[in-house]
Amino acid sequence: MLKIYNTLTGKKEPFEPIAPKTVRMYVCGVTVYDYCHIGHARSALVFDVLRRYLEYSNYAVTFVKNFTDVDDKIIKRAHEQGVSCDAVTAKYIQAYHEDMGKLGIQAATEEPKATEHIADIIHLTEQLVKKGLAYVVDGDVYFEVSKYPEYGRLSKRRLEDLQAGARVDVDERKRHAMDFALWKSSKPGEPTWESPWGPGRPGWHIECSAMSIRHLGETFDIHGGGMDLIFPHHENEIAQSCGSTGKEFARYWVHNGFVQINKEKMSKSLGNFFTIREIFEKSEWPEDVTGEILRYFLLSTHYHGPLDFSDQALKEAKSALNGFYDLFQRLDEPEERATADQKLREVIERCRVTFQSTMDDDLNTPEAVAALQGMKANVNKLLGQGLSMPARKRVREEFRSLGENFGLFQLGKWQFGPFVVPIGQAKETDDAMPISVKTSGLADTEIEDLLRERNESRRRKDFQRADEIRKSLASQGIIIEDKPDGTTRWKR
RNA sequence: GGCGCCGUACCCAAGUGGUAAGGGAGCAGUCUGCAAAACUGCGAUGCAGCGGUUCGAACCCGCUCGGCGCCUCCA
Repeated sequence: MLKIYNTLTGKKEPFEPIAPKTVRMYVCGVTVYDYCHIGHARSALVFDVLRRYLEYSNYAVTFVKNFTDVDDKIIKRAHEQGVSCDAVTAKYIQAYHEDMGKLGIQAATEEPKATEHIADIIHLTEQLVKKGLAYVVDGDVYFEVSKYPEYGRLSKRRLEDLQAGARVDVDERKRHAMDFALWKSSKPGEPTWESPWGPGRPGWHIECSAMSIRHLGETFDIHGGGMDLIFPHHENEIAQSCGSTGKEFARYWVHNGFVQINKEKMSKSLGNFFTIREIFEKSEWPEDVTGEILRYFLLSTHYHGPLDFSDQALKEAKSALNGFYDLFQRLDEPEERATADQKLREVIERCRVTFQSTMDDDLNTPEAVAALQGMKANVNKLLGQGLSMPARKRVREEFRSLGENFGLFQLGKWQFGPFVVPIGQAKETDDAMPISVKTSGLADTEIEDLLRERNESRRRKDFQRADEIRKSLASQGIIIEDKPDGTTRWKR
C-alpha cells in the first residue's frame, strides 16, 4: 500500500483514491516563455515516476499537466522579441516536448492550456464574485482572502504573519495585501478576452483551478508541483476552488524539492541554472549525456529533499548505470548450465518485494535503486555459477519491468556496441534506441574495423600495435573489453 | 519579523527508537599478454556540537553552531 507525504497534513499518509483503482492527478506544468532547466526536469520526472508507479500498481491514472500560456513574462518576452505571444508559447511548448521527450518523460493524459479555458476561468470567477469571495475594481477582479477562513491551511501560514512580511508595494485598491487577481483588465497590446468585467485576461492562479476542475472534476486525488508553488500558488488554488465549489479540492498535495547549485536554489534570478538542452548538448565527455543518465541522477535522491547538480554527480550516475548495462550484456552471452537458476528465482522475488515496499514508502527511489543494485550484484555472482538462457532472459525482463517505473533499463544496448567476434564474422544489427544521440566521434563500423585489426595483431602477438589501437580508441572515449574466448566487446 | 528545511564515511545518499543500506571514487587480491569487466576483502565504535528522556537514540526533547528555502515571479 502506497504511503505518500501530504503537504496539507504534514504527514505521510496511506494513499486512498476516491474511486477504487483509479487515480486522478494534476501537476502544475511550466510557464512557456523560456527553455526548461533541470529544476523543471526534476519536477516533471518526479511526477512521471509517481504516475508510472501508480500504473505499475494497477491504478488507472488520469494525469493532467498544464501549460501556462498567458502571463506577464510571456507578454514581456513577446515584446522583447517583437513577435506575438502565440509565437512565444508555441516555440517553448515545442521545446518542452523535445526536452522532456529526451528525458523519457511520458506525455500526460491531458496537457491543457490556459488560453483554451477562458470560459471556465470566467465562470469560476463569476461564482466567486457571486459568493462574495471576490470583488471587482476597475475591471480587475480580486479574491478576498479574509473572506476565506481556511486561507493558509496548506502553507501553514496565518494571514497576520503574511501581512507582516509583505515586502511588495501593495496595490491600494486591494482590501488586503494578500488579495490576488483572478482577472486583470488588459492594457493595449496584451492578449485579451471579453468578460463581464470588460476586456482582460486571467490571473495566474485561477487557470489551474479551472483546468483541473474541467478535466478531473471538483474533487480529485493528487495535486503536485515544486515546493515553491506551495505558497502562494497552491494556497490560492485551494481558496478559489473550494470557495467556488464548496467542496474539497485535491486530497493529496505532493511537492518536490529543488535542484541546487552549490547548495543554492537554481533559479532564473540567480542566473545559476542549466537548461536541459544545455546539459544534453554541452557534455564534456566524448559521448552524450543520455536521458537515462539524467534520470538515474535525479532519482538517486529522495524527491522531497534538495538535490545538488554537478558534473561529478552526473559522472557517478553514469558509472553506476554502466554497471547495469555491463550485466545486461553478460546476460546476452550464451550458457549451457542452469546451476543457479533456482537461486535466481529467490533473488528476483526478493528484489521485487523490496522494490515495491520502498516505493510504497513515499516513493523512496534511492532505496529502490539500492534494491536494483543488490539484484545486480547477486545476478553477477550467480552468472559465475551458471544461469540458463531462459533464466537470463527472465532476470533481464525483471530489470526491464521494475526499471520501467523509473524509465531505466529499457534500451536494447544503451551505449554499448555489438560484440566484435574474431575476424570474418558479421556484426550483429544494432537495434539500440538511445534516448539521446550525439553522432560525433567514430562510427560503429570504424570502431569495428579497428578492433578487427587489433584482434589480428593480438593473434600475431603484436601487442604493441594492439595497445596502440586500444589507446587511440580510449582517447575517443571508446572502452574495449577482451573476453576469455578471444572476442572483444566495446562501449562508449 | 513569521513559517519551514537541512547537517550521516573522500564524494553522493538511504535509514525517524533496537545497535549504520546502496552507489561513486580509492586500496589490496583472484583472473588476464596488457587492460577492462566480474568476484573477494578493506573502509564511519560513529551519524554538526553539547545536554536530557530511555534498558537502548543518527532517529524523541532542549540549547548551540553551520548551511539553505518560502513569505515577490519561480519546478
